[in-house]
Amino acid sequence: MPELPEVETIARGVQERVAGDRIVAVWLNRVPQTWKTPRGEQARGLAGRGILGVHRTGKHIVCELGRAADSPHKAQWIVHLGMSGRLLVTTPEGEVHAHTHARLQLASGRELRFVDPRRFGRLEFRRIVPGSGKSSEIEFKAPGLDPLQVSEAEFRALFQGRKLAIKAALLNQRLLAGVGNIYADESLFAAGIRPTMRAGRIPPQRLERLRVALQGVLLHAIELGGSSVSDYVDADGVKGFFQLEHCVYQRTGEPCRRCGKPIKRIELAGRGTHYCPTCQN
DNA sequence: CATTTCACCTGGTGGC
DNA sequence: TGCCACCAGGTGAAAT
Repeated sequence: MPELPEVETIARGVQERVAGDRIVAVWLNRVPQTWKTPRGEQARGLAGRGILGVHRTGKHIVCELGRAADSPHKAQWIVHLGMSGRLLVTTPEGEVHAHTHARLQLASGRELRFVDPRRFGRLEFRRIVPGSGKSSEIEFKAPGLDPLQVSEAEFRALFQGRKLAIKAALLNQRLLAGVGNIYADESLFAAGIRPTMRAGRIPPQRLERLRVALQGVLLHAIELGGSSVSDYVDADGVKGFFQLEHCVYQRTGEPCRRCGKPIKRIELAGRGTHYCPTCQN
């Protein structure tokens, strides 16, 4: 499940390999739900543009694109990986995986490919028109705050008065952009907070502990190239190693690394939720 | 409005 | 060994 650390790792890898390159040909698969911007518009918009840079916002990868021969405006290609999406930089001869939905042929001879078996990923194209009021022509930014940048006061304000479980709040992308199931569970363990606790009832001191824990977990995971559960790989097809550091996620029944008691699993907000009944209260 | 539930997908898993 | 029901979970729409 690509979350902030996995998306950050992929965005950095793609940035290193394709920044300064140019899109010379575009091939897009015919899977309608993939295209947040209509497929034809996307294909025409991408062709011929230079790639200025690649970065992450929330769980989205944004490719910044230069002007095209037939367009005076810069543009963006926005990739959301969903559950099983991959963004790969390959050679043209590289084996084309099943469920490859986009192939961008680059001037350097490489290809940028989007592969997504479960089809929860989405691709969007925007022309950036200065002064435009149209949301489709304004630079894309994930709606929530960046967990790595959020201040103590902002973090507290996010959860003020909220009745839902803290884990559900952490997963809400309109509050914090980039936290998914793995890092919600891991950061709540690191902060010693029960996932079911109502967000608005957590005292400021404990919320601050959660903010620091969340940032620590995310930064550590980025250092290790993300968590490879199921089939996650980075832009080169290389796995991450943070899954070896997981304390609770998918460790149901296994001994807590801190107290030795078995990790418990419940369902919360429609998702598998893992915690230590003694270390998290 | 705030919150909860559910559909969308396919590959991997586990039971028989 | 093979078959198949079931589950994982990010997101947005629908329901409450």
